[in-house]
Amino acid sequence: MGRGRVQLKRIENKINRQVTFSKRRSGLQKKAHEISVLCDAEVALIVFSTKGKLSHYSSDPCMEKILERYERYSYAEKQLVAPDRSPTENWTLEHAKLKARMEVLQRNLKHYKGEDLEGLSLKELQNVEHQLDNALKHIRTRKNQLMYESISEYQKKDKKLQEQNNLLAKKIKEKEKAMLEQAREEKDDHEHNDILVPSNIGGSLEASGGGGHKEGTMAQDQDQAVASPLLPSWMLPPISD
Amino acid sequence: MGRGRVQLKRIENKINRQVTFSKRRSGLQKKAHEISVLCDAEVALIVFSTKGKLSHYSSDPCMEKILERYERYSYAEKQLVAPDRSPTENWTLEHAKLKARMEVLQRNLKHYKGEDLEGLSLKELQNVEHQLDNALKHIRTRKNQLMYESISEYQKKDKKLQEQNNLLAKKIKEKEKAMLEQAREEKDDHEHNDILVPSNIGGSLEASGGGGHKEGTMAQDQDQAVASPLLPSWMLPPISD
DNA sequence: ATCTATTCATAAAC
DNA sequence: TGTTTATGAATAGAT
Repeated sequence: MGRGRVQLKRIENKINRQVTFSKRRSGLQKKAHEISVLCDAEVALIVFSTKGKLSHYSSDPCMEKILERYERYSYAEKQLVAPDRSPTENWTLEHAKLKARMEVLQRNLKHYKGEDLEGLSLKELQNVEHQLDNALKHIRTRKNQLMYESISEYQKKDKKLQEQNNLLAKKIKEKEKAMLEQAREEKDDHEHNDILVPSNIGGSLEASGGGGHKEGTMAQDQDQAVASPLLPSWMLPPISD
Repeated sequence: MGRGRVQLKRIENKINRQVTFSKRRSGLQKKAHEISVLCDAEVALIVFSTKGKLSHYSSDPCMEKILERYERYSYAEKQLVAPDRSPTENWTLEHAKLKARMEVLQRNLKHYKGEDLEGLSLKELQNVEHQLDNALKHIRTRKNQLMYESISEYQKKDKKLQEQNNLLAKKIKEKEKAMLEQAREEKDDHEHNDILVPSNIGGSLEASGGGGHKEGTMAQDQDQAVASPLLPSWMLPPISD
């Protein structure tokens, strides 16, 4: 399907192989699902990619159920002649299954131990490696503790700045209060002074000049102050060059 | 495919269902085989017909091998799920599986710690080593990314708080100035009453307004200019993988 | 099982 | 990974 006939042969181009795998895998799962619904069948599909990534489909909510059913069948097929019809037969069967299972698991265990690896394919080795990766994640957590500490420093800094803000806000309120009081006093003082002088005429000159300069300076100072503790020391670039 | 669209619904006609099952089953197996060859994947397909007849396909000569691999994976994914599933019958089996897998996990853990590597061949050790390195690199990168994001957020927050501080400080200054002016005005007014209107009243207003505005704009520009390169380029996380 | 008319899946290209 | 398109495949229904 698609443009041109397809050779039944491993796709050498890695990208193409990956893309094809992805598409076909979903197609396969779709068809597996379809047959399970249309024909009322029980289907289990397990696919490992080249890289060892697992994907699976199961017509049943529990894949294990189907696998166990399969185990029973395949075991029954192999033991076609098992005419021992005793009360213990069930138990014996179960026991045999158990034993076989244990053997398989033990073999796997050996593989994980690094023994008997001669029979393992590259893919299986990769599988083991993959599990190791998982375990590694936890250890890395410790390594990153330093970074967390840094973050916590930032949190502290935030708190401080927050408090500073609060303080400044408080000061403003006080100033306002003071101003109001002063104004009222002055007013009281000159109650009979019939004119109200707009409060900003005289002051505007000084305010614009001096204020402007001061603001500029402050902004600069603060910027500098901020720049230095931006990063914890361990994050600073090497001096070099 | 075929004449007419197919509803994804159980085929009620028994004959048709059987025929379709047969056709689709072979199609499914064909596709399973194709993906295993084309994409170098490992595939296991198990199908039970309505009547319970088993058919299976496996890309590997040994289906059990794939199933075991699957068990390992699904176990690793589920990480110690509740063990008691079926009654006494399967209990022993489950117990054994659980035990074996526990051992597997412990073994993996040891490998991850660098212990129990004696049984591995040089090739296998190199393999494991390579995977460890790779995993570490990738994960560190990812985690670093998160941390960088967090840090950069804190920096932004810092910036905002700083700006707020600046603003508040500015306001305080203005209040002070205004208070001074008001005080002086009132005093002047009082002293010489209607005399001496400074010649620049009209202009000073405009000047103060314009100047004030300009300063505000500048401060903003500066803040923005600073804010954008929150992180120096060398700190940016790698574009990942 | 075989034969078509159709619908589907999908390789290639973006 | 998602979308589009051109084409080969799969297959439903009939024989």
